[in-house]
Amino acid sequence: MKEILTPTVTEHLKLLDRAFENSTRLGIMSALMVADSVSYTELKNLLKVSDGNIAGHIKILEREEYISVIKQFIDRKPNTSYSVTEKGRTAFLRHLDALEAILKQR
Amino acid sequence: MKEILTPTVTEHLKLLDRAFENSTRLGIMSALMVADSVSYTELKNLLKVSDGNIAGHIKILEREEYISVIKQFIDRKPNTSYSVTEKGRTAFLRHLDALEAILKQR
DNA sequence: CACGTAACTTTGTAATTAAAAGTTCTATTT
DNA sequence: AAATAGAACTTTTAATTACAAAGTTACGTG
Repeated sequence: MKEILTPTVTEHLKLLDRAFENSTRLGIMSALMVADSVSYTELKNLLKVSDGNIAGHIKILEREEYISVIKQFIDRKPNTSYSVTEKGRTAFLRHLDALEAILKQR
Repeated sequence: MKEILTPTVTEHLKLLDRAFENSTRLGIMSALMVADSVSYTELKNLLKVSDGNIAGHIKILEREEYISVIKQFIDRKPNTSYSVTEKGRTAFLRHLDALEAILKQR
């Protein structure tokens, strides 16, 4: 059965996913939502963060199974690229829905 | 002069305000944006967090001058209420604008 | 004056965030 | 062959943040 009551802001707040509350991770997800895959280096340059930093955020998203990795050699150089998983896409959309509901009251 | 170029997602990410990246603080601001003032106890119950926790988040928003305090007695009992300041309202709207721009690409 | 309630503060601890430096692997250059 | 370089990490170190639990202060009530 469908929902009848509009959940309150409070309820939407509980639907927020902490994995997406960090702006770097938000950036990673945003990039992966609009591109089939994005490389490690592209992400790092795009978001202007250190190696240690982006690697940490990537690891968190990987641990949640929100993104997947593809390791290959391109032009004889190592290339690590990331894609959003179905689980990640769903979770991210849910997060954005909650955010949207919260900010709609503006 | 008006902006011509739509800022990219990356640029919007930089416009996010860390003060609003925590969901409890997001909840406090959301509540204060739609009500003239909300009491300490209301906020605590609404967001279901401990005294120490909400007091800490309130302090952060106060330090940023995003919210202001009104202390009074109501029915002979102490009552502390909070309101959003102009600075807070502006900052919050800017944050939401940035968020909206980021999630528009969905 | 003991007790309750609002509103904090303090304490202690764990988690998060991030920069910097070090590591590994492979490829290229000398 | 040795040195150099780039990609992609990991480790180290440090600072900040988050949060629960317990303690504190001020005022009011019975």
